[in-house]
Amino acid sequence: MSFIQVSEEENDEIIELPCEDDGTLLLSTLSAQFPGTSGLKYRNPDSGGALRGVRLVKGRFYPPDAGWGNQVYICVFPKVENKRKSDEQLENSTAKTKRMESIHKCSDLIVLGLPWKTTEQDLKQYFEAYGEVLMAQVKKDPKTGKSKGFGFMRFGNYESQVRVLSKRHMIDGRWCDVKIPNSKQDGQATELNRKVFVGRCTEDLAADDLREFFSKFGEVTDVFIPKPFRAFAFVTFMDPEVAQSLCGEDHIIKGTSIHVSNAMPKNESGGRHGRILGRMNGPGNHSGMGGVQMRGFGGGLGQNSPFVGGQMPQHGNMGMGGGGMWNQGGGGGNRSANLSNLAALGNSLGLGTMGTGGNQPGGQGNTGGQGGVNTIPPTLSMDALNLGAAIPLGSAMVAAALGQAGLGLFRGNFQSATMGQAENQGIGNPQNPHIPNTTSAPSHVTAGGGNAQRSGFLEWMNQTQGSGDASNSNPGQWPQREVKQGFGMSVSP
DNA sequence: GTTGAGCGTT
Repeated sequence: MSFIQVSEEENDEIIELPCEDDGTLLLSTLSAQFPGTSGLKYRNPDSGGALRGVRLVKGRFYPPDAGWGNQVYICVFPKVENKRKSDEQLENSTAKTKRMESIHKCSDLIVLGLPWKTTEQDLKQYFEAYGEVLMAQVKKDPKTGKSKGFGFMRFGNYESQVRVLSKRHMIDGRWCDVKIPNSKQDGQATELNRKVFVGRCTEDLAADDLREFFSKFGEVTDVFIPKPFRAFAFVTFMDPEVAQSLCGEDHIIKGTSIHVSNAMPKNESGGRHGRILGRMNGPGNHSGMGGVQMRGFGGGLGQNSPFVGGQMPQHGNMGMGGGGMWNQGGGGGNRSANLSNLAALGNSLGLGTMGTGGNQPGGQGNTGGQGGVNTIPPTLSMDALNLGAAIPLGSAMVAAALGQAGLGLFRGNFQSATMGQAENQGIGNPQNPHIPNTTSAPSHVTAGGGNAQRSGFLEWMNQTQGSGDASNSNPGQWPQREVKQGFGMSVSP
């Protein structure tokens, strides 16, 4: 096994990090020793000692053409940090610092899953790699004095807290989760500020791609791509200002134009987007929704639509939050998933109601998020819902729909307006989520105009359905629970 | 002497 010499800053202490078998260095290996690192650079002797960056793709650093060599690689940290440091030094203006303080508030953190043997000293020592630790305690049985397997700790600075919250931790041989305790759930507002909604994602955009791309702007602490794929993602930054600065922007990642906008609170049936949409859909909208992130498609999916509920039940608080684009509770009824989907497709093509009862009253609508979950028979898994079969049928159905609708119908609707988050979230197609962005909804439902972003229908037609599930791999070989991090959120963060 | 999702004897 070969090692690479790395130091945090030039002429700093050197730590040797092991390469993988293929000669790459894992970002995770690097950040284990240098928390918060986003890249690597080195002095290139061939160009008079100019700094060169190291290629980073999907969490792996690739060696320069000449190999890693014996040179020392230097960590690169996101500019936010430097910016913040200089902020702290230069700036004492009250208003801004006050605001920053309110956003950057530390709280006690609970550490779950500690080994029985871990002491408070161990705990403190572990987290000191991330910053000053003001307090660390392991909860013990008062009688026996034995650890209960969890504890609390507190950082002196918020960056450390955010960094620690964003990952799982190997402490004394066990993967542990660090969370904000239930008793102090006040950090949600700040969470929101740090999180952005990334719309118009395509399925080939992996979490790593997003992380890598957005790391350019600042440290990314979390990337969440809802599964099943729904054409959007959430990216959380360490610095809320970075997050906010990106809102409203369009970017191109791997050839895909994505749109960044504000994330919005979850589990609120009256979110701002929702209200707007509610109006847009108009009274009499049979969607029956509270309006959150819904797009009435003018016709319902059945409750059996695979995306009603979907896999949600396994994640307690993952409620669809009304954001389930297929929670179009208005009618539908218990039909086969395929039929429902076909109807949805037809509707999304502007064909009008296709006879799945979309105009029937009924369905209570999923305003709270539990509706979708509860209305689905517990025995119906995704498989039972024939989702797997439904996906390959997608193109066939589109073709069929095309035959009925004619291309003419498409043209107008292809003009996918620049959509706000709500719309992006509301539109979706179970067969293939690319449809929503291209076919969109009937134009009268579409919100304020915008540029046509792309017409990826042919692109979509040619696509194969890969179900690569690169994320969520449990890095540990310990038989512990699966990684659940990141599931605390649902459609909206 | 065991355990493994949770939420803090101040």
